[in-house]
Order: sequence, then structure tokens, then C-alpha cells
Amino acid sequence: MARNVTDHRRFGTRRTEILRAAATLFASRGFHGVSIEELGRAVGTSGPALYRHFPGKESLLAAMLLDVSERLAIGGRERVAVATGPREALDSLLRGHIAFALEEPALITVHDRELGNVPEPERHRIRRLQRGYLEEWVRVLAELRPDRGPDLLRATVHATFGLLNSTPHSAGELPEGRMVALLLDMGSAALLTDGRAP
Amino acid sequence: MARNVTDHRRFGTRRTEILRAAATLFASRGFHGVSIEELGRAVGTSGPALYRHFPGKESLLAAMLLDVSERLAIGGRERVAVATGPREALDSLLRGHIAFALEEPALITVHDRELGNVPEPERHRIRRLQRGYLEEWVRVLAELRPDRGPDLLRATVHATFGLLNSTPHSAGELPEGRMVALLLDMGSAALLTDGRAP
DNA sequence: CACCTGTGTTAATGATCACTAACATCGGCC
DNA sequence: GGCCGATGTTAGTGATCATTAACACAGGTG
Repeated sequence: MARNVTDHRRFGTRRTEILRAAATLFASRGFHGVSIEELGRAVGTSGPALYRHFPGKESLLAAMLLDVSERLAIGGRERVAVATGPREALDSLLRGHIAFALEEPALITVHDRELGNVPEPERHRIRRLQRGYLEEWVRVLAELRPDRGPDLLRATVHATFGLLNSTPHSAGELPEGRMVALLLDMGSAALLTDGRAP
Repeated sequence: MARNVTDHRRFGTRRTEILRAAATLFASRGFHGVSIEELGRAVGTSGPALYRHFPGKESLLAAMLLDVSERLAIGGRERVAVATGPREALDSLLRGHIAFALEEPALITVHDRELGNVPEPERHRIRRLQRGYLEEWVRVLAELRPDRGPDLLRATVHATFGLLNSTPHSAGELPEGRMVALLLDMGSAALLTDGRAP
């Protein structure tokens, strides 16, 4: 039978709770460094209960990365669609990514460390989503830096992601508002530098 | 008896060979994702042979991270000592870090992911070395940006490390020379931006 | 009330892992 | 030539792990 809305919601809540707990554990000790038993304990059950929600440990990771990648990709597309010009679009992409990285540091960390542990059908989908998100940035940046070729643009965006995603590792160094401002400044500067040293 | 130079060299070579192989394996699958047997196979022996060189898996990781941290810290100190001014010092720090990240992507990756798996006496030493390296950058940057407080400077340098260390993940996108130039540009821009949007 | 579905439990099970034991080989040195 | 230290080997060993089996129980629905 088809599951009704209430069931979907309840199911989703539990699932989400597990994914959230798993994210922080995976982020701090790595996928292979966390046991099913530990994951269960983190949500108040014992290990094997998780198999009611995911067919296996790898599927849990896959679901997590798929969700992150989708949120980033969809968010990016929406922000660009709404913006009135490339400079505004880039600024919005930056703000969105920074907000995400500060709100969900564990997810960001797992997202760019554990792709290799996702089994193959899903890995490909995640890669596609990540690539789509990157290309969204590249398209915007291409309008602002028409002198640069696509490979250079991709590398530029990649490095900027590295900058923005480093937040989890320096968490707590600065109050959130100042961290947002700093990352925005540094990200813009890194993306838009024309190569002439100041 | 004291080991003579030849023995030291041979010993060092084998040890180094193991550490190098371990670095690439740890970088791609994580500390817990690689078995002793695999580590051995990667250097042409079988698993337990490694216990002739390291007392355990964790000690192997500790030796690896200690070595990286030392090389970075010592290299940084030397570069700053030799430079004639802060701008030159910063440029030299950037070039040194970029060269390291491009030459040893696996080491850089393991270096900022696996500290948590190092047992306690060594973990503390590694942290101290990492901190020393960071402070070297902070001291230099403080001279160029006297308006900024130490917390802001630390966060700035941290984010820059994130930018520079992202290279392993975007390897092969650009020929090495252009990658160096790009990272140098982006790093300088990120470190020195004055916050006024261009 | 009977049943089904969602969710949990504890107790295997077989694989894998880090590490140890016992033994082999080989090169240099007295 | 015999010893010894460095470096291997294979065969355990006990722990831990992911996963499965068998069962329990609650809530809603027929």
C-alpha cells in the first residue's frame, strides 16, 4: 500500500535523526571509524535497529551524501535563477555556501571526505550533483572573468570550496557573524582576483 | 651498539618507503579503511613485516604526521627567517606551502584528516607543531594587516590553508605551473583583501 | 478482537582486523 | 666459520564488526 503523508513524515523524522547523528560521528572519526552499534547508541537504540531504516551502513552514507549534494545543487540553482546579474549571483552563492558550512559543518566535512566509501550506483549520482553545483559557480564566474578558460575557472571554484569548507576545522575561532563576513571577503577576493599583486 | 650511517640510511629508506605508501592509502581510504595486510602488500611484503619498523598501526600514523608537521614548521620558520620583509615572507610561505601540497598531496590530506587517530603523547606534539606553523603565518600577516586582531588573523590563515590544501581534490585539472600561479594569486588575494568589494 | 506494519530487542554468525609467536634467511663482523 | 641483528615468513588468537535471525510489542485499522 502507498504510505500516507503522516507516515512519510514520521519515517522521515526518524531517518533524519539518524542521518544527523551519523554525520557528526562520521565527521569526527571517519566512516570506518564508527560502528553500527555506536550509530545506534547515538540515537538511543542499539545497533541493529538501524537496519529498519537503511539496508546497510554504506546505504546510510549514500543517503547522507545524496541529500547534501542535492541541497547544495538545488540551492545553488535557485540562487542563480533569482539573481539579477552575475555579481549578485556569485555573492548569493557565496552566502548560501557559507551559511551551509556554518550550519552543518559535519555534513560539509563528510561530503568531501567520504565519497570513496559510497558504493557505485549512488556514487555516480552524487558525483553528478556535485559537478552540477560546481558548474553553476563556473557559469556565473565565467561572466565575471571572461578572460579565463573553463579549466582555470573550475580550479578556481574548487579552491574556493576548499577555503569555505575549512570552517569546520577552525570552528569557534570567531563569532559566527564575523566568520561569515570574513569568508565572504576572502571568498570574493579569491574568486575575483585579477592576479596583479596589491 | 650504535647504528652506523649506512644502516641508518637503509633503515630510513625502508621506513620512508612504508610511510610514503601508507600516506597514499590513508589519503584515499582513511586510516581505518586500510588494513595492515594492505599496507604490507603496498611495499612488497606481507602485513606483519611492518611490525619490524613500527610498533603498531597508530605509531605509523603518528610518525607520518609528526614528520609532515615538522617539515612544514621548520620550512616555515626558515623561510620567514630568510625573508627581508613581511610581504616577501608571506610570498615565500605561500610558495613553500603550495609546493608541498602539490608534491605531496597524500601527506597534506592525511595531515588534516587523521590527527584524531593519533594516540595521545604524539598527538600533542603534532598539535604543537601545527600551531607553531600557523603562528608563523599569523606573525607575518600581522605586520601586513596591523588593523586585524589575532583571532581574525588565525581564522584568515586557517581558511587560506583550506584553500591551498584543496589541491589534492582537484588534482590534474590544470598543469602544475598554472596551478602554482593560481594558488599563489588566490592565496595572496584571500590573505590580503581589505574587505572592500572590487 | 485479529491483524498488520513499524520499530525495537538480544543472540548468533562469519569475516576481518591488529597483533603475536615461532621460525627462516641473509649480510656483515669478530 | 659462527654469531647476530635486521628483516622476512606463515599460522595462530582474540577482539570487533556488519549483518542476520528470531522474537516482542505497540498502534491503528479491518
